[in-house]
Amino acid sequence: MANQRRKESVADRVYEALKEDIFEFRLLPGDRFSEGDIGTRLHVSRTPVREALYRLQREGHVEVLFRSGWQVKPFDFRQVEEFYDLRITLERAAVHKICGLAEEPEALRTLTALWNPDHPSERAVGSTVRMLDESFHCDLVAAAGNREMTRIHREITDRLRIVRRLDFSREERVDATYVEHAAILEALRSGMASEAADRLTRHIRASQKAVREITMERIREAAEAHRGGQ
Amino acid sequence: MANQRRKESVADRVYEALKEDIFEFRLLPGDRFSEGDIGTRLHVSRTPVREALYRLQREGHVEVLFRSGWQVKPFDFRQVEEFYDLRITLERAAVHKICGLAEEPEALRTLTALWNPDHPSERAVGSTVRMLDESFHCDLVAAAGNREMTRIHREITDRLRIVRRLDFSREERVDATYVEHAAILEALRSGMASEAADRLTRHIRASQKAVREITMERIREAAEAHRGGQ
DNA sequence: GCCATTCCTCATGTATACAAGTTGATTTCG
DNA sequence: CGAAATCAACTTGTATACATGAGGAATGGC
Repeated sequence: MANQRRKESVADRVYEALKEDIFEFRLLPGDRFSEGDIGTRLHVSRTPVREALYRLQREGHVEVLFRSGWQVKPFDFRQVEEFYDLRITLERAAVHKICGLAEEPEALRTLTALWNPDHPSERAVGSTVRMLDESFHCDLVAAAGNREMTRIHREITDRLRIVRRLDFSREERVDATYVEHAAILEALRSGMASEAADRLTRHIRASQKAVREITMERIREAAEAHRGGQ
Repeated sequence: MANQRRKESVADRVYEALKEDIFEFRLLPGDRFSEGDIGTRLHVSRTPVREALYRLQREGHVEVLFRSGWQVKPFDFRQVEEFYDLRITLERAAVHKICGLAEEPEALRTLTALWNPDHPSERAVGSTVRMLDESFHCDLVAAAGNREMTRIHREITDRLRIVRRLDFSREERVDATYVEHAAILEALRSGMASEAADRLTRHIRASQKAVREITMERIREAAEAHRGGQ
């Protein structure tokens, strides 16, 4: 077989590095850079850099200016709203699909154990909860069994990660996340599709509302704080 | 401004050519080829060919075998089913969104005029109706106003184009398409969201069912017929 | 002093050269 | 004759060289 696991290519390495630069605020929205810069910094030629950049472009993280360099895609608040709406659409569909399944997916039991609000041992700081929350929603969609839906949802999750990290900066959202996830799972496992879908919608809308109040200024502040914290 | 309309690049040309090769059955699912072949045939170097191929790869049309050439992605019937389910999810969401809008989108009136079953002057052969049907569904989603949802739906439409061309091979599906589109629009413009959504679902499911009955053998037949017809 | 023009630098787009791995036919040994 | 080892042709992955356009600094005209 040809397509077994080949070792990670240089282009993959560059892709991961650039993605992390963006997510860790080392590259801010609007920042401009050239292929040569990246290549020099990572000690690779332009070829794999270009490949990585085109991948990031298709995923919406960067854009190329004809013969004038690249830039991290500036924030588009309308687009963020649209991603949230799309998330709601997909996750509601997943909930209804799951309730229509012949038997309860294994994943639901796993999630229920994890998101028990009476079991606070796992309750951690914001950054951890953010990742767990991401997994919760992705696992939920995955449990519906449609791989393409799961893939699209994953893409959207990637795009929203930057703004969502600002959502879990307050403790009350962390607490609320546990309560809301538990309630969603309870309704879901009881077969109450509409109830679960509505709870899920409200849960996501709360996050959307928090993000909506974020301004560009707050993003820059967060980046500065993050940089200082290192 | 840098990003105004630049002339079509070589990579774009290669991308379009390859996409057409796939859609016109000049390249069949499972066919293998190399970057060098394409470059020689189109009189360009490997660089833009690679760029085009990576684009097609991300869109799911081809896949690369490590140091062993490329191949047109073989048909995955489960994936086709999943795309249809996703289409239904997105278009149902669009219908509900449209009914919740403050005022009726301009596009609805245009569509109603086009899909009047009593106005058969525009009723053309299968290939034309297929394109018109594609536009109908894309325009419907676009009318909901969520650009990201529209983009995703467009991607799915691209992926399903190959199998859908076999759906309109029979006259009865052409007739049904006019009747069903008209009915969907009527319900939609009356604000009956659930009614419109259900009609739309049944309409898409009919297409899905037709495609489900297609076997690989039928696809090869169609390709052969198409080649002979040229 | 100010504005238009020129030109030089640097950006991406494309072609080509080289490195490393896969494949399959050929050869060689039992 | 059969099976394992070998090797040659071909593939993608990466680096580099060249072509072309964008943008700003320097310059010259007024």
